[in-house]
Amino acid sequence: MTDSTAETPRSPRDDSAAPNFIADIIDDDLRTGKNGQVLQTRFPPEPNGFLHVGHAKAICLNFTMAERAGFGLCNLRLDDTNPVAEDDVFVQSIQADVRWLGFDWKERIYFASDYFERIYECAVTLVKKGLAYVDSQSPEEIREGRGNYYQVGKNSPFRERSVEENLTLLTRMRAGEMKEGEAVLRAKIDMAHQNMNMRDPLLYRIRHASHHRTGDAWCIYPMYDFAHPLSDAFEGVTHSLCTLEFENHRPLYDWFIESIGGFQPVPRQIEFARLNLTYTILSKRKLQQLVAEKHVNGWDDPRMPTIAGMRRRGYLPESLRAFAERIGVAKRDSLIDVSLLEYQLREDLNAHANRTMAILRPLKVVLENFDEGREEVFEVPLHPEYPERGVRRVTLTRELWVERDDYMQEAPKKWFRLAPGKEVRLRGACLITCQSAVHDEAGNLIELRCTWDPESLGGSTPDGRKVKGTLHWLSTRDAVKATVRLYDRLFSEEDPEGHEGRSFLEFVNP
RNA sequence: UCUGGCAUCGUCUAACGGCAGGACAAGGGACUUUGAAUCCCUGAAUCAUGGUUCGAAUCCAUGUGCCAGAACCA
Repeated sequence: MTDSTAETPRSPRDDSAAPNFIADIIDDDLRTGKNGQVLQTRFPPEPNGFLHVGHAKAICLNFTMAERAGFGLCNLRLDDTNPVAEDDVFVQSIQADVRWLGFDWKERIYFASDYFERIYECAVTLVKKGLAYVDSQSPEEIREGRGNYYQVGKNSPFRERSVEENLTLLTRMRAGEMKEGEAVLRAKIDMAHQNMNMRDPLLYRIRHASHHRTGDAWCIYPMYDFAHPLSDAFEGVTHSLCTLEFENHRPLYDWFIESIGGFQPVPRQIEFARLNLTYTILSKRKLQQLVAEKHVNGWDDPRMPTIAGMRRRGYLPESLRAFAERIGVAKRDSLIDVSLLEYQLREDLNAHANRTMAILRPLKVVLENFDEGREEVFEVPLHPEYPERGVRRVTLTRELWVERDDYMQEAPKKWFRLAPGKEVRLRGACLITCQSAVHDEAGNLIELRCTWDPESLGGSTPDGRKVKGTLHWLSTRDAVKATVRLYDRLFSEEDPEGHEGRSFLEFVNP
């Protein structure tokens, strides 16, 4: 049992950016002076849910890549272009989680919604260049017109509207004179392009919805494909890192930057493989479902793979950062074994956490030769490897709790814990020998009758005999009942080992 | 049937034409007042077939497999 509030023996930021293919690209650009003295990345989540450990990888990557040059920066940008999905509570949680991970965007927190006016101006520019048009087809007609993987699309009947007409219609769209679905603004690219993203993609759709930041100021909202490259360009982003599923969007990203023109530096999109973890759901949609259907107690439920959930569960930010560093960055789809994450956490926790003793499923032990009312106080180091951290005091009394799993009626050969006739060490206290077990009429184990060796104070063996088992224990007198809600919930409904309900109490000494 | 991307130990990842290395996991051992931690050891890989080369995981060709893509989501 551990207490993770102990101070850290490690520097909170001793991990440096490891080489990877993105670092290589950045280093090349730095060397050739492609963007001059500018190295700018950004972490751009949509505020429609809590961040999870997959986002942690992206956060670490963007911030550490920016650190490759002394002048590099990483912005936090909330990609809030879809008012119906987004909410301010997520804006808040995202900031808290990034900060908890140990990254600082300083004053550079931006919102795509702050760019709505500029993005709109870019749309007008495209219309004036004859590169965008208002399409009045229905959503179904647009979908059908797009064709499919094997069939080219066909031009919209509205594709050749005049610049003037498009400008008028776009103005009316913005003014709220049209219903949702009545019209969209599309880029005029190529309906026969092999890349479906290039078949006249949508730039704007009409949403008569209130936005969490802009309220009712707008009723048309830019699509991700349009807003994202522009937001990057506005912020001077040089390296726009995103996950593999946007690979097919890159030609469109570049098309917008080039068609609108005049941006310096020119942002470049680079894709990497998203994090997949064994036994772990990292799909925002599914996590959303767990929350919505109340299978969990909110986004920060300790069972959730969200950063907030992991924080509540006792994860350390440096463990997440070290993990991100350890798994590397590549373009191949991967499925990381969760044991790698757990290893990293154990490593950090082992160093951080002061020790205490706990009993999850108590079994009473009575020391027959230990007088009622007597007490022996022992000092046990808070951490076996860091004696300078000090000691805690534990008191031995006649009646104790030990872990139920630490006793077996019929012990196998290599069983070093309690069994009739077996001797074990109570950590930090003494040696005890199990004399007998007491059962009730139904045959349930009630308590253990043991004897202690007064010569073994502190758990030493004056005669040098070997005792292989060392057990956690608590005095029934001053054990503190500290039922952990998570544990309670995990085990109260399903009990694979058939234990009784009361056995799930947890006791921790002070 | 289309377009794009990716293939190295069980899992991640390194080697950038010159000894296939590391970590996790697994197995074995030592030590231990948490069956923890720590330490040592072992097994374990270049998708396939050709080609270029003194030399190929790396370059070329062909094939195979996997992932992504047809929201007015991001």
